[in-house]
Amino acid sequence: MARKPAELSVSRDDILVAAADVLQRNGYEATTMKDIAAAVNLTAASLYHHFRNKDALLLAVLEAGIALVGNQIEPIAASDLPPADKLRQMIRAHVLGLTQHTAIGAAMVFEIRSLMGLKPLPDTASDADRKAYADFSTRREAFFVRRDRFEQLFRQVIREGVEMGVFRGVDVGIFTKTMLGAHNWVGVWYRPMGRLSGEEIAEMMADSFLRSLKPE
Amino acid sequence: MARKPAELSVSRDDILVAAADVLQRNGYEATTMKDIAAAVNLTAASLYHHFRNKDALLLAVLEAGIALVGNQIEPIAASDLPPADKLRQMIRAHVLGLTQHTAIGAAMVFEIRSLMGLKPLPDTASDADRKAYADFSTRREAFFVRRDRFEQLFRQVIREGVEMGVFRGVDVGIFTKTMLGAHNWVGVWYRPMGRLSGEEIAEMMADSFLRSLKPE
DNA sequence: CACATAATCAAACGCAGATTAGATTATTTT
DNA sequence: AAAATAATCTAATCTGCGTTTGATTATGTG
Repeated sequence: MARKPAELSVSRDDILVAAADVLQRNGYEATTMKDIAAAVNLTAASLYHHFRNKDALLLAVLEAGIALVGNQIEPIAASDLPPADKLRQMIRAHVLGLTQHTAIGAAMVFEIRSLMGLKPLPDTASDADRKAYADFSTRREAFFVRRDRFEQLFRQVIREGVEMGVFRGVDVGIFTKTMLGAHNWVGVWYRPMGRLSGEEIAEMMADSFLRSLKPE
Repeated sequence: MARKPAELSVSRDDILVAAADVLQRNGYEATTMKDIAAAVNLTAASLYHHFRNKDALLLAVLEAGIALVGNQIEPIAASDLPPADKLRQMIRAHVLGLTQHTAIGAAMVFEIRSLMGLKPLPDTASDADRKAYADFSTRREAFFVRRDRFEQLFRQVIREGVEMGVFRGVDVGIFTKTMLGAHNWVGVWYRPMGRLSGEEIAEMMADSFLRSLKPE
């Protein structure tokens, strides 16, 4: 019928949080706009006031995700700590972040593929549509770039440590992928009420990988 | 129009392989029966001669996946090798298997969630439908059981090694999840034509985790 | 050979989901 | 307080997909 009073109206951010949550359970394609809307007590139609379409909503969720982990890791990577300490802190921050925001973590793992298959826009597209499409493509690219940069940060510390001789001579690429795979998986199995806290888990994982890097 | 000559007709297995491939690229929900059919030069309707419905097809892909890795790992786990050797071989077999069958590996990682949300069958279901549904549920359960057993195998070796003092005192649950996360992720990034072979990657990963387990 | 069975296709059904249109009311700005 | 803008709803549109039906032809078997 009408608009709700201000304190009850939902923000873009409310929607993002709720959407991540629904996505975690059902996955992008199986999630309907109605599902997301219901999670914030709106109708599907109302979501289009906040996001251009379903893809834009997904992109926004993923942007929030990469910002979350990126903002944690980047300062550490930029510091002048010795490689071992730096890597330890990066691992802890990454894993801890994923345990604190499992929904977003899961989205980053499972839904990126949904962003990849970019459907071509139809010939009947209006100028406004074309502009929106170009915009979307740009932001999408930027997302992938930032994601690659994120991986580079880990790669970089490891390379440094190897070159300085404080880490053993691992294959940097493989070791990085191994670590990041283990991290990402945390978002899949971690449960907030489980036996161990996020801190404990992060600590153990950091410990495992640093031991693995110790020179003979 | 008609049936094709025998040598050109597709088998259930052909469909499974093709389906895993399409699934890897698009994910279950985004994959249409038409997509899968096209991959084996059939029409969507023809697939229903081989599989009751889309869910059954997914389940069949996942069953093939768990059989693939299970059949490799189980004999090793059942052998009486000392823990360190046993674990090394298990890791190598698992990782190597995933590099050799990336499509199935990816399905095991990404599509299991699609199996979880089991929609209730409508009240209008025929007896045949009900039987099929019960059948499906049973097989689905069996799949999950076998998958859990698979994880237990890794957990078991690690526990043994810790108890015997040949591994350091890690938290068995966390270490297992860490390892399996790293393994699963291989199916995401591995490319057959890449810099390193599956064997080399498997070897390096096994080495990393075994080093990490070395007692002080 | 005749009959059953296996494998395929074209066409159509039904439905669910993304998106749009248009109306209505709250809030903010001028 | 009038005008602009923001947030929401209901109702409709449109498209695509899973699935069913029924016909058609190949293959195997008695």
